[in-house]
Amino acid sequence: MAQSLREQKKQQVRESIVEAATSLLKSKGLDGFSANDIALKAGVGRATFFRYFESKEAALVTGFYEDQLTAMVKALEIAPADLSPVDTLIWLFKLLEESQGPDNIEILKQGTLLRSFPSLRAKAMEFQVGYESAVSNAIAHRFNDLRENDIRPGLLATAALTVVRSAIDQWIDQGAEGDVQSMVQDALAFLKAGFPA
Amino acid sequence: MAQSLREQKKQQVRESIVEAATSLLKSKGLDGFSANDIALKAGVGRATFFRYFESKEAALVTGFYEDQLTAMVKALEIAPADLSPVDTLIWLFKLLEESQGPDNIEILKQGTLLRSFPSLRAKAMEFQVGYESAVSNAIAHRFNDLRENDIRPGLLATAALTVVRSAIDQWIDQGAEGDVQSMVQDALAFLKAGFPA
DNA sequence: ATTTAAAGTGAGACTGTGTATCAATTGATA
DNA sequence: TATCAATTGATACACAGTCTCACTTTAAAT
Repeated sequence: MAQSLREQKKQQVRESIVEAATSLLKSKGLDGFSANDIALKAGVGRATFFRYFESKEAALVTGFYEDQLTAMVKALEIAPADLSPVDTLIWLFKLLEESQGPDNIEILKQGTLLRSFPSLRAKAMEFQVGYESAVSNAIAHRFNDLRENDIRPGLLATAALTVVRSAIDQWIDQGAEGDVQSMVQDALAFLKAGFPA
Repeated sequence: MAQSLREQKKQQVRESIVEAATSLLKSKGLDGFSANDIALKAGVGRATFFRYFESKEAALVTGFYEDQLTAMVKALEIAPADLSPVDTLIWLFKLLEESQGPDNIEILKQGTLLRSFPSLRAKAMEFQVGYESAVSNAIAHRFNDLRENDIRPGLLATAALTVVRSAIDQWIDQGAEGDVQSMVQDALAFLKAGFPA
């Protein structure tokens, strides 16, 4: 068997918690329910909820980003070998955007939510760290003359992810009109060009 | 009078709270004291503490960054007019680094602290938003053909601040050896060059 | 100077958070 | 089946953050 029965059950509990949390978010709004309510709806004890997630926010943000992180990692594994570091990231985001089609609704919902609630945004930032190291590792070997403690991969990873996030933020600020995907691509091209005047 | 008596007192209370908080941080460590303890040490009621800061973390991070933000804003006001957007930021960080001398101890202490405690890091991120808009506004007019909802100033501001932070982070990760200031300058030069391979 | 309105404070109550303990249950192993 | 380790729910506890209310202090106006 791929997983022990014990692991399966843990996975089930975890998923039911995330499911209950996102469901309550939609029906009640972020301030309309407590960690207690999530546990109740998921059919577990309150203590058990906190064994899986350290907070209500953690459960929600996990529901948002867990899949996206694994998708990103998988995509990076199949990136063409001859691309430069920057071009690898441009390629990456083009792929990720295409894979989710032209319905920007999900991005909008998530972005708006993160924008409205600082506590969620703070939690999301912790995921950002995971993204950064994943991206950094995936592009490091693409640099010439890579040294022991080379900071370049980390710098580029942070900058690119931040620029993408900023582009989406500004898109939302401007009323979510127009094409996000091209805005993101323009932003990355702007980065590649060294932010010229 | 510059400030009403009422404003003076509020300022005093605020400062005494920040002072008590940072003092307790040094003597007890972040987990060694509560918001209650801060209020007690500052000589105010618990409720009053929460009227000034929403959390223990907020009081601490404010103590760290409030001055730095005003310093940055002031520096940006006297930036040479003929510099390009990117060069303005390079100029800015050179100035800020010089102004605090070669003792990188403060940077190290702050960075290490933020690194150790996610709750502090999350709070610090909220300040980042303030930095970003300040920088963005200060460099916007330096772009050619600036349009209505131009996202370029925001993109560059975010990217530059993030890159600087990442450089300092990696400097700490590597044991805080070597020259931070030149690492930061190299990082910004790397950004200006478009993150080449 | 006295009065009046506004602003700020401290105390206490209340809900929710996150941690620790412990007995009971369930899965893994022999 | 018997045993051991892992997981769970219940309970207790300290702290966080919000709210109300009575009280004090400041600002302003006669």
